[in-house]
Amino acid sequence: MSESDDLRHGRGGGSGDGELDGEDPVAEWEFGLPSCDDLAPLSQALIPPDLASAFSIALRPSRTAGDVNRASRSTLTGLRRCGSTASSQGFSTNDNFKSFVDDRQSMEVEVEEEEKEEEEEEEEEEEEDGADKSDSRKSRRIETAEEVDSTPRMDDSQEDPSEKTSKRPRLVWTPQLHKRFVDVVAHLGIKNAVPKTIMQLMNVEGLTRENVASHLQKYRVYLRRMQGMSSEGLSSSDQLFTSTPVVHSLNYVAGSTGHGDGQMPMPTPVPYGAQPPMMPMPVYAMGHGYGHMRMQIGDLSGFESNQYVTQQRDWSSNKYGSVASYQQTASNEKRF
DNA sequence: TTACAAATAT
DNA sequence: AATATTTGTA
Repeated sequence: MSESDDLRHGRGGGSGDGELDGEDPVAEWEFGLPSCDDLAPLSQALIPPDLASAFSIALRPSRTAGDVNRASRSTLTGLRRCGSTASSQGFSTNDNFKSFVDDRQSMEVEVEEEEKEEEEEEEEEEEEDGADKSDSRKSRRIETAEEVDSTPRMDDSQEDPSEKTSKRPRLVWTPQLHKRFVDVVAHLGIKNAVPKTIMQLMNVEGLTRENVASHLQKYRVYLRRMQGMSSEGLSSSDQLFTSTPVVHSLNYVAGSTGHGDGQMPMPTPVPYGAQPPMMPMPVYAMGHGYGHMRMQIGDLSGFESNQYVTQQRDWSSNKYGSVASYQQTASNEKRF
């Protein structure tokens, strides 16, 4: 079956030769539209500074025309290939998810290079001093096999005899990606947190439903563990008297060198069902033990109202080995 | 037939 | 361990 025949467009336009019959429809379209001078400058803030401050709204610095152009360009290139995905598929899901949807930014997916050779040994820590080649890694991003074919790089990787046989590289769930995942899952009730929906809301190019399903499975296992953990050793009656409402908001404090024998795979819990007051989700780091390569994803700073987000990690300049401790959430329990 | 979740497989 | 793929259901 065809998993995705979509996402396949010829070229992004450009050479639109001869189809028109000497007409000039463009002029017609433009008739009546406001001229550039009639429009408010894009750099102008929509909310007066004083009003903004009164409501504690963080005002982003106004953009310059250059910024706008750049953003516009990147948007277009992003849309060029996946002309659909979440953006054009109206969500029937009733939610006030606008902050997610409209604050999205093109995020690309990181991928593992290859698995040609299995390496058995794991490197503990490798520090590379001297010149940093932070982002010169050999990872590639998956571009829906389309970008790929437009740039035939069938070097040594693997032949794609029919270009259709190309298998996607393994997806790497970077902290950024995971954060997005958790944010989405948290904002959907558990009822709605199903692969497809999650995938759509994450709006990450190239991310498949299978990718999400797999991650979700793991994530659920993780949540289940956490739940069990809090009640372990206590009889049900004991739990009734537990002073701390054994909620499953979690604090994650990673031991640095010690490699906590226990496992703390996904330190990014977040109980479901954020309610109105909607506290910020403590969405954070991954406790991976990668001795591998990794890098950043396109930007992605605030998925939701940045306002609450007090901590933000600068992963690009972070050492992978050490994990920091993170805050917790104060939100309510899950709601069914 | 699709999408999900769980079970396997790599 | 982390992802992918298969399998069984709804």
